[in-house]
Amino acid sequence: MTTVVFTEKNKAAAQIANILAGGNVRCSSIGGVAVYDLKRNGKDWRIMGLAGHIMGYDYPAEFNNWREVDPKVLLDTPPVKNITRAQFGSAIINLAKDADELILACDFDREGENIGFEAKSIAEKVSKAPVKRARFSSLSKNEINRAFDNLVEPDENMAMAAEARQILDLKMGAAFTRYVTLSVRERVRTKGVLSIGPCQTPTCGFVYDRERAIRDFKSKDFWKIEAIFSTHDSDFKGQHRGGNIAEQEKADAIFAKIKDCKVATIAKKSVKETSTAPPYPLNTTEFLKRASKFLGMSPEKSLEIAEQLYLSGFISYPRTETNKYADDFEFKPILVGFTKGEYAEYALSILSGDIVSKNGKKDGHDHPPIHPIRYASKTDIEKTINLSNAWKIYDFIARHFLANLMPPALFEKTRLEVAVEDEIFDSMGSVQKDAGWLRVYPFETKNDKLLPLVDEGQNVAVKKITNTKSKTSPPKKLTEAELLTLMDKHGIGTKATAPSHIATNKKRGYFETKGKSVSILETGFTLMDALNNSVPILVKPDIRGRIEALIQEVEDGKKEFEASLVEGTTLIKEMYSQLSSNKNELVSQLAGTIQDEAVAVDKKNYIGECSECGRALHMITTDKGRFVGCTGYPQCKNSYSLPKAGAINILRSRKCKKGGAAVVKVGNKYHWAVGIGPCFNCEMEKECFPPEIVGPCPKCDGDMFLIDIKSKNTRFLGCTKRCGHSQSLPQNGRLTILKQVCEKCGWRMIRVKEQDKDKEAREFCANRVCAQSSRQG
DNA sequence: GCAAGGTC
Repeated sequence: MTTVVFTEKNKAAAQIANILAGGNVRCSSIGGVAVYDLKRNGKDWRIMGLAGHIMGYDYPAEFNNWREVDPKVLLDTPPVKNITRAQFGSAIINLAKDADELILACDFDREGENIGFEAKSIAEKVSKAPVKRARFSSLSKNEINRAFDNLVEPDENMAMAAEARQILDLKMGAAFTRYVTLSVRERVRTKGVLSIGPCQTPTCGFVYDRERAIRDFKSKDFWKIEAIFSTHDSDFKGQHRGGNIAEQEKADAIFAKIKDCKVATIAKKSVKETSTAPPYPLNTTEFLKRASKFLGMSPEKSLEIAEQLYLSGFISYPRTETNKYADDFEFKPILVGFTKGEYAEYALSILSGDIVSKNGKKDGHDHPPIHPIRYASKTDIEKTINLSNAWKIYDFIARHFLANLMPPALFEKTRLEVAVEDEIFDSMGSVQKDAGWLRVYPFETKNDKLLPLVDEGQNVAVKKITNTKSKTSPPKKLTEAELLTLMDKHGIGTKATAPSHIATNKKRGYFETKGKSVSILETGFTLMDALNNSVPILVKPDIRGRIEALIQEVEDGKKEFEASLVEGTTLIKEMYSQLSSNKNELVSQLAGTIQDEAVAVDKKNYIGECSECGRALHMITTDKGRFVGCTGYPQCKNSYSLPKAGAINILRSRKCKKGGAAVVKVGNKYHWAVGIGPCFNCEMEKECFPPEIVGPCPKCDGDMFLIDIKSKNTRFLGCTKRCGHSQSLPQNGRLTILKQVCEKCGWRMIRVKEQDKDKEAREFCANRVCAQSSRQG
């Protein structure tokens, strides 16, 4: 007879097995699932890792037809739970048969408890063995031994709380998504799904709120009085204490009083040393925020790379809430590894004193903060991980780890109060005295702002005083980092799922990210607007909060599981009836937008007619690249490749004389015929793109035309008959050949506009000989 | 084809 242990994931199973056995572990496989065998206290133990949830809720098959089942029916239909990872189910049965004790050892949180209960429910089909729970807050040796020496009862309330969340999330998501999607399809032909969910919708709501603030913004005028003071060694700026002055009369009055003053006095000077502490250790949310802010990477991508770095043993587990190191955390072995390569000087300086971490206050009792496990060079990372930016992420994590252990950065901040008569101006200066942790952290640099050396009571010259009118500016677009902060603050999603909610919204076409900022798309804006008018609670974080509060009561034993389902369902039904009573407005708003967007996208990507079936060809862009495909897919599989790099511009007025489907311009570089290839490889290039003739060749019966070799940064006029005659052209500025011809020689006129904004564009005859003679004459 | 939560 054996003790059987279930952990949340394979990695944890392996580690726990090692700790419990003291090293003597045998690994085998049951239907592809790893099992670790060992002896503990003279008994056989078998430890198996699950893969997170291995069961999931869904509606029975007869409710799967969207057209036949009224979405409203889903609200009164209980979803059923199935095994979604069959091989894990079989392995559990296989182990449980011979067990005389079962131990659940998943992560110590609500979902972990629930995952344990999934294994328990499967095991209990074949086993009557008692089920215990090992509760540990880290995978350290002491903690694991303590947990397994002090087994407790599984917490059914905790597991059922997660169960209620799953059911309510699915009910709401499925009913609302089907209802909105089907309602819109009554009016407009679209294959797209308009999804709604308790996390994705409030996430989009944050972006919508910001967009509303931007669209509703009314700019106001204000006036700002600034002065430039000057001492014998340098000038410095000051701003009037009144700041941004809303009333023009007030600003004018102050300005009139002092505008002719030539001397000011340093009324007060204060110098303060300030320090900026290093950042806290990284938990998942902070990691994702900083990766977006510093590296411009999407949370989804960052987490994917972190996962790979973790699996390859470069960094610790990337999904953690904790931003403080445990008291017995061993920094030294890691730091010693970092004493080579580009981090050496920082690691050595940390090792030369006491190692002190600047800890945060969050402790999820799960995993340590994200930190490098071992030193790696750029080549090490690139050899192991086939994802671009993997090095950037590793380097950032390594630098953050080191920065956290380094001393604060010290600054000297100087504040001057400068009196012009009795009006006070403020000047601030800041000088970095000791870079501290900033040395290893190039992502946050602070520039010095220097003030000249002056003393209190000293006079300085007033060089200039200005009174300028400005306008208040609208709020900026939300950045992805700010969005993550809002989600975290309002409990939308978890450390592991926040990126996926952002990705869902992008996939649905609700918003997009441009660089670091998030922009709402019309479909997203209209959907949020319509929901905001009918079921406002959906667009706000409140909906998640309401469900969370319900299930927390289940976890605390204050509410029965069934009662929470009834209450939750009632809440969802209320929202559903609000939504359906506003169906007409909702559909007209959405249908219009979707039609507009579909037409716009179609037009933008239209390439031409398909030679196989006559339908439209269009350009398709995916994560993997871009190509031209037929809108008749999958019936018609006609497709063509496109060049991988360079912006594509479809040239609608051009026709390929060799029969290519269309001609596109690739960047500013060359032309490409769809289905044929680059035009510069084609013998008919001259026919499709006839040279721009500017005039007859003075040496033969050919014509002079523009030759522009962008790669060599040179341009000149050459002869179509290649007689060897050429003429030079100005090399700088944008050159356009005009329609007009020169009155004197009949050659075409050209215009040259130089980059310098102050310079006017020049127009002259393309014929250098003619242009020169006219300038002399 | 719907959600969100784990993890590979």
